[in-house]
Amino acid sequence: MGVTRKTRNLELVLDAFRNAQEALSAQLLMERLPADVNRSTVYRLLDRLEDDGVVHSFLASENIKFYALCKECPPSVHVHSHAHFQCNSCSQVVCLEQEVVVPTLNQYRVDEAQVLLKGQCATCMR
Amino acid sequence: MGVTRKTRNLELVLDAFRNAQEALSAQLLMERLPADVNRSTVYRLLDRLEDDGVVHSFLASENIKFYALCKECPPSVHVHSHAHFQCNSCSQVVCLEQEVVVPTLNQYRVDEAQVLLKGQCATCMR
DNA sequence: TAATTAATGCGACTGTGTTGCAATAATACG
DNA sequence: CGTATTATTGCAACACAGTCGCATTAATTA
Ligand SMILES: [Mn+2]
Ligand SMILES: [Mn+2]
Ligand SMILES: [Zn+2]
Ligand SMILES: [Zn+2]
Repeated sequence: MGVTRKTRNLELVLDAFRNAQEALSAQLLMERLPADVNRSTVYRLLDRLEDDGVVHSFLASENIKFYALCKECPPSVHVHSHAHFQCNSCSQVVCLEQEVVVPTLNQYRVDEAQVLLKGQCATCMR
Repeated sequence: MGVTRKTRNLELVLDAFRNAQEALSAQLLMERLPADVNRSTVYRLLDRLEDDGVVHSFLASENIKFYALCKECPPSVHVHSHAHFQCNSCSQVVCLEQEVVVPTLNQYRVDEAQVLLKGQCATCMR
């Protein structure tokens, strides 16, 4: 079940995402919130927001889950077929425009393709 | 640093991978080893084998790291540009033949593409 | 304003993986 | 072979991300 009440914590989390250009891990998110926001609450808010399709999540390096606002998907269907990029130097993660073409396989029915591109971002390149 | 000595644990781990059709997480691997093989030892062996390019690793669902024998890459270069498939029902993970084409991006230099396809395997489909 | 119940804070817990250190055992070398 | 060297192991303690039960707080509803 998703979010039903407008609370301070909810607003803080949403603001953090709105002010962020990149995707945020729970850790990064907490660094951008007042220190007194409870850790469990943050995780629960992320879960609820994901349930509601307000944010989507995906895995990046070091087994870390990242979250970002959903911008393009219609609230009804909710498709996340875009790729993500993570910089090997600064670890920053961003959503890409690039839609991923889900390939067809012989032995399997493929429903989803998770693509993480890794390399170097513009800032770290020079 | 990689493996330099031929030990019982090393043989057990290698056998487990050789007998497995799928990729194995540390957890799955340990289930296939005698119960007395130490957990730390397993993780250390996986690290060493990966250093040596005997196995490669990648992340699947639930933030779980999977390992599989390297079959195709020449020991010198060592490229892992193939995709992986994970079944949403039985969670089994396999390496695919499918080479991944690393796309070009404007703002980033892409060095690597990690592709995890998710869906349903043949067994779970019927 | 009072009742309902979603959201929160807290502490304990789980699971995956890591690390320091002393003991063990594989290998090299005479 | 016997010994020295040191990679590997076992253990226990730790780190870290995330989860959960439960009592309390507070947003919403009526
Ligand atoms: Mn995204
Ligand atoms: Mn593979
Ligand atoms: Zn960077
Ligand atoms: Zn399956």
